Amino acid sequence: MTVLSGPWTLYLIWVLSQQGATRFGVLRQEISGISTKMLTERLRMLEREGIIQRHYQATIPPQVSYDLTDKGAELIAILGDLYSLAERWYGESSEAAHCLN
Amino acid sequence: MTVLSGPWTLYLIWVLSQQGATRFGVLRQEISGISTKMLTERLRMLEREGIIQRHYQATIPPQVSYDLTDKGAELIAILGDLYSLAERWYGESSEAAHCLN
DNA sequence: CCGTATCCGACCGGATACTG
DNA sequence: CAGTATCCGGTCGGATACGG
Repeated sequence: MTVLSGPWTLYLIWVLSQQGATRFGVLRQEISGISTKMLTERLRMLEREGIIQRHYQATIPPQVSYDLTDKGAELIAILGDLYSLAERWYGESSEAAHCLN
Repeated sequence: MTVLSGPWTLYLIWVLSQQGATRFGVLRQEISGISTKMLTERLRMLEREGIIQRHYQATIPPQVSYDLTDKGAELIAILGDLYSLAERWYGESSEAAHCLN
């Protein structure tokens, strides 16, 4: 729970679960409002926790993408349950896209 | 998710789920390290969200207790899943008692 | 393109004191 | 007993600039 509680963490996982492997720059755009500092911080943390994987391509310019590990995928089921509950509680209008803090 | 992300929130819910209705002072002792300010803040927030209920007895001295609503009880199943996952990931040694931030 | 390094202001949360 | 009010220091996170 400590892991998941950080800002943007759950939304970041959610985005990756929807799109699969995604590049750094795309994530920064997709998660509108996040700073590069925060994004890298969350990505490193989730990588340490074994929830996401980093893929590095030493091309020019370099390409880096991130996706969920198997461990990360296990979370999706639970997060899905939570989102379902949220929909029942707050109505269909509630979007999954929330910054957590 | 925003609701659950605040500090102590999940642990507070967890404690209430284990013990049922619990008085303010007991919670303060049980959740060792929490300040009265933080405790009341979380309690008020969870009450607003309809996750817990406040019971006030105008005795002298007054007695106030808190317990989960039906809505709150719905969360327990999901939290239980999450704790199970955490146990598989981090081993039996991991305790449920974590402060979230 | 994908970051790291540094600075800095805002806010959060603890400690303390006080009330019905 | 169960809080509220106030102050204040530490930390978190954004902005900015820079590097491989």
